[in-house]
Amino acid sequence: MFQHIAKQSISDTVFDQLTAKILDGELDAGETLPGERSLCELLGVNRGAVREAIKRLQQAGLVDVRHGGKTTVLDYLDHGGLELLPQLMITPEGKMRLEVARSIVSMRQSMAPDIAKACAQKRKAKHLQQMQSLLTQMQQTDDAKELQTLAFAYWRELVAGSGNIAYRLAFNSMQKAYDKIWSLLASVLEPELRDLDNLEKLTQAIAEQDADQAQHFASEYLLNGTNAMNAVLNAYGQAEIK
Amino acid sequence: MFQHIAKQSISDTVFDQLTAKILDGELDAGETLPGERSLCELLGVNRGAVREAIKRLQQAGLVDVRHGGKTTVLDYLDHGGLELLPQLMITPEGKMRLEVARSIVSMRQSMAPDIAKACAQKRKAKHLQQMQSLLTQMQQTDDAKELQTLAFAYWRELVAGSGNIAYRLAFNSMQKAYDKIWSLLASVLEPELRDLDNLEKLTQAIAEQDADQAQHFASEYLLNGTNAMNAVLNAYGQAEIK
DNA sequence: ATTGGTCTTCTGGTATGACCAGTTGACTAT
DNA sequence: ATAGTCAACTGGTCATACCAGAAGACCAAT
Repeated sequence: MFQHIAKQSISDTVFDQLTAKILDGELDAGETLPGERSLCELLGVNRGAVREAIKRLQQAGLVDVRHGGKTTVLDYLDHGGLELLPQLMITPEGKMRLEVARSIVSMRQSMAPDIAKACAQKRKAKHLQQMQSLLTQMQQTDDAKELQTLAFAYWRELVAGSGNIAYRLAFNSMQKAYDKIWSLLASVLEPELRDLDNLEKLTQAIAEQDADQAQHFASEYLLNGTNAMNAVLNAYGQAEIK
Repeated sequence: MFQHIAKQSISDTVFDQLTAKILDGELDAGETLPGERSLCELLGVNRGAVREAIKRLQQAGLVDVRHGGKTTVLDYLDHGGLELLPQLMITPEGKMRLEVARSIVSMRQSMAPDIAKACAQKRKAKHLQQMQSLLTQMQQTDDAKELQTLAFAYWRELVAGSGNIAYRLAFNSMQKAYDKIWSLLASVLEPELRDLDNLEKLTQAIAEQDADQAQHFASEYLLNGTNAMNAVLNAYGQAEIK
């Protein structure tokens, strides 16, 4: 499969650079940003690019900008939204932040069973069929990366089947974070990806509209990955991404 | 208490308008946006303002913009992050979207007990003290709105105490959504806000590092609001915000 | 009939330079 | 000590060029 090449515009670069400095603590909460005109000069770009970047920082809850005053850095832990996860996942030096990965794995383990429960209660035929089809495809492949692609598609359907829009949006945010460590995940999560037994039971439970069983098997299935990931995280310091 | 007046710049207005059109379905996924130059003319603003707005739409996962090609609308259910919640909460006409409110309430009920559990396991003195202090303040007031303010602060500390950064960011996103219906919430959640009994037990459980009890009482406490909210949501159609 | 160039004309991306509009703080008159 | 004033910041808006990728029409060559 081919996918569109993502090009980076100048304002994107400025945004990434500033975001990294803030999330990395190089720019601490309370500090003020250089003026837009100064930044232009420092970065060698025009003011429009800087403004586009700062507007995005503002939207991300990273800075507080006020007309006439200076732009100050906010504490992202108090003001940032879940969409920061992807950028938090990797340090500017390309290492993975352990506590971020741990947080996500833990959140996943906590939310997904409840989502599966909701999905089973609704039991929308449309999503159920997709899930069954994806499960079948998973049973017919042996490649870890392909399994992972299918697994993500499976969970996307399951989340959609829960009918809960907040879950869907949170899932999107989390997937963007996962994407940052895609290949690392494919190997670490392998025991989970190959536990098609529990995935089948989960699918079955949803088909039978058995909410409690769905919740149970979802939890069982995910525990594979949760444990594997925690083992890896405990074993390594800041892991290099491959 | 006074808080800074939020002024709306032109690009903010453009962003809000386009976002509303997309979330409301007026601009459907797959459709293309008018060119930047056309939009300038249509809206009677400068191109820079339009560009800042579109950059933000892009960041929010609402559009796909590519150099040389047209900007197309994406399906926010597949690409939007949790930070869309605040804008989804209210329709352009100022009504509350029931399914969004329901989704958030359900997500809260599912996540918070696990967060409380994690918080109890860590039992960070710093956050625990804050929580105890806030609880005391809550016990000394009778005003619903002030109770709500304190309750939010309490949960903010609890989430911080869980040591899970993903939870914190998700909490921030959800609070921004809550803020949109702040006054409505203060009345609907009143039974929860006044159930200081369970909140005290929760605090106690955390102090005693009793994770399971913390999880239990958090769930009990939140059920007040969950049930109240569901009752209201079932009773009304699209509620007016007051 | 298909493939691959090429040219025109769309689209978004970048760059200037000017000016408007709040904020801040130093200075001044009271 | 207070309140007014003003100059010098800051971000916000604007108009106008021009650069660069994409898309489609067109036209060869195969």
